[in-house]
Amino acid sequence: MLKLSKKTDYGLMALQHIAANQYGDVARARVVNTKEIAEEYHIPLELLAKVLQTLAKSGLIDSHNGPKGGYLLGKNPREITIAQVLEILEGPLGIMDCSHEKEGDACMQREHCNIRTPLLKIQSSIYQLLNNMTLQDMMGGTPLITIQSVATEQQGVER
Amino acid sequence: MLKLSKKTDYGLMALQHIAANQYGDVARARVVNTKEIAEEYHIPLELLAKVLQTLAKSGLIDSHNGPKGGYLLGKNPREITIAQVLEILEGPLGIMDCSHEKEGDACMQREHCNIRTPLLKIQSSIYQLLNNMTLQDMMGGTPLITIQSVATEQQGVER
DNA sequence: CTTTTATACGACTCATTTGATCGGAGATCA
DNA sequence: TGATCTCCGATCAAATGAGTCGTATAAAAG
Repeated sequence: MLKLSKKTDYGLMALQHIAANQYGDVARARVVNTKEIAEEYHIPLELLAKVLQTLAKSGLIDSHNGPKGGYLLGKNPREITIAQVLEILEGPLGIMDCSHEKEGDACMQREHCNIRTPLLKIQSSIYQLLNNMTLQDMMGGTPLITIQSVATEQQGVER
Repeated sequence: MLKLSKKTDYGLMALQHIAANQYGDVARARVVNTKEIAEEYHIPLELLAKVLQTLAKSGLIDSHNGPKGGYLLGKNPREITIAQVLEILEGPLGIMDCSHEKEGDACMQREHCNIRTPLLKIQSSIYQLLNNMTLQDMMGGTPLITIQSVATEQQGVER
């Protein structure tokens, strides 16, 4: 079914959310934390945390520790592609096992394999597809989101 | 990693093999059985059998019972697409859980989901890609499709 | 400087999917 | 008719992914 994992789903949602708060309205740019995202999208907190940590380690986002901490984008949304996120969270893209095989460790079927070449072409096309859509594209016409519960209590403390 | 399952791998190999023996050299067209394919490509016999059964039930291939039995293509190789095989063996294509959701049973994230629309576009493109490559293409020297990017339309709209 | 609050990090458990296997039923050819 | 070969359905085991728990570390507030 070619389904992408929850990690990727959550990661993309989080990135979109962070980007929207950071670039959506420059006047109100702010740091968002894990808890806020988890509650907004009903994602298990600890799992989301793990995803964000992975993204932070890769440099896609920057983490800020302590109270008032959270995450900010490490790159311009225009430079972050879906393919990047996918590879960071799920490993290198490959529609078959032998996608990234070296010449030596081939699979059993390799010698008579009749589908490798055409499938590699498809894989290449899919990659190209994912690599052409950026976080910026995903933000598109998205209006700035209002966060009722969390925002109100933070707004009070903010200034 | 968007990897497709062994079932699909095996299924595609088998279909290619059947097609090659049936249409490759018309003078020597012949029925091939499960065992032959399994040995040729080093695939577990019983697993391959199950895959072929599924394909047969869907009408993609015709099964012939008894001694000298085996499988023949039920359609012209030109009419069999990778997308078909994939959907038969792995279920409907969908890169996210909410791909085929009805309006009612939405996921928790749905109400505030910010990535559904762009991902649906990508999914559509992938489907188109898989649906444009036929078994015929995989057999012969027929060159492949080129793919148009989903993001193009959105890339134009730079803020 | 101490306390409080938030993120960072690693190890672990549980569930789902996938891969693989077994025994039986039906059909064909000698 | 009978023996063989095939398809067929149900079942079992392994691998992957989803989600959880507990502790450590860092920064802000008092």
